[in-house]
Amino acid sequence: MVAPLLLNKLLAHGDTVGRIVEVEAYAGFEDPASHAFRGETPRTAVMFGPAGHLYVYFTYGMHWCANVVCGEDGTASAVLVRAVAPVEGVEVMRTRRLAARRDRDLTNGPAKVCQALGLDGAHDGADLVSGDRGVRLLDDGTPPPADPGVSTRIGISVGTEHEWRWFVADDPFVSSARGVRPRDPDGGVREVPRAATPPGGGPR
DNA sequence: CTATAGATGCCCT
DNA sequence: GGGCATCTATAGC
Repeated sequence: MVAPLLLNKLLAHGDTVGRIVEVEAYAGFEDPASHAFRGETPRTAVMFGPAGHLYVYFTYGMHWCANVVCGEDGTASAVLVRAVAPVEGVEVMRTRRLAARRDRDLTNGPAKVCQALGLDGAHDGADLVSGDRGVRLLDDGTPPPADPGVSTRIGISVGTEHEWRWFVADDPFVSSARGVRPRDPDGGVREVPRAATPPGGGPR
């Protein structure tokens, strides 16, 4: 699985940049939760193309979500970017996400990421390496976490047995993830989606 | 903090 | 027409 390797990479669009802190893998033909499970359609065409492009889809009548296509040509594997931590352009993100009352709400969900970074259907199929539409996937040298948090995926009704969600443990921008099963309750859960707030909070 | 309901439009059967 | 890879406001603890 290459999905957890995307953790701590940067997703950049224009003046806004976010560090990827939460992802989910979707495995095409083998995965009933994937949009590509039933084969190629106009909507899913990009996923069947080469890796390194962006698959952007529209859902729930109002939200855009973005994926990094990562399979070989024809395999339709994709990684959903579920959350990023703002790195640059926070002021711009605030103007795009007026509903966000706290900064953590700017980018702690897949549709929030697209709204904050200004991504929509116009970016479906964009090349993340050449940056042909202004969207790039960058590496600033920060390695992926050695021991990322793992859980089942969020918001799906099939394929729920796979623990194909990875996140940077303890990062405040990881989504709240209600109704998600952490890894192996009895076999040693390494991380839970949320770090418990220590008594007394942080510094003062 | 948790839980719930409603918004809203496209895709595919 | 059914079902969404979601988010927000609101209510209650």
